[in-house]
Amino acid sequence: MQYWLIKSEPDKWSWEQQKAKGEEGEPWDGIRNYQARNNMRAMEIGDKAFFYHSNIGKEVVGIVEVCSNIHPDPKTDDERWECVDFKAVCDLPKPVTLAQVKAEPSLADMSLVTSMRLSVQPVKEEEWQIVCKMGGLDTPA
DNA sequence: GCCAACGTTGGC
DNA sequence: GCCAACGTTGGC
Repeated sequence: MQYWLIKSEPDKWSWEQQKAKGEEGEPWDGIRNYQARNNMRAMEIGDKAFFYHSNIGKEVVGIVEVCSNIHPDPKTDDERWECVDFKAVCDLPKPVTLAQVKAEPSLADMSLVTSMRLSVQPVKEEEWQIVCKMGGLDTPA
């Protein structure tokens, strides 16, 4: 079981839309970056990920779970691009902002800080637990 | 809206 | 295989 973080501009695909999909989940299509795709290839069903709003909000707003194996990106015929599906698990009671992450010394190595532009990134277990706690979850999801 | 960072493309 | 040009991302 591994942890991840996925970014979305709420203009294009928001946490509200993700939650509205419920158990059905939604393909995380449109990724056009090899490193991000490779991270998705490494995912397994049941892995958890933070759902981060970039640009507007700039905060971790919820938790999603991988609910499909890797499959071709339905939005393109280019076979290089693949994706997995995510379903919403729960809200973060208190969204964790980028500023909070940057201000927290124990999160200084988080990809969100060091690889700012990567849209699908791994999260260490310690980081997962710290962010969950900051977000108001007593028991990490 | 601007701009810095960075990944990708394509000419040589 | 190098590197300049270009496009995109995302914080501010």
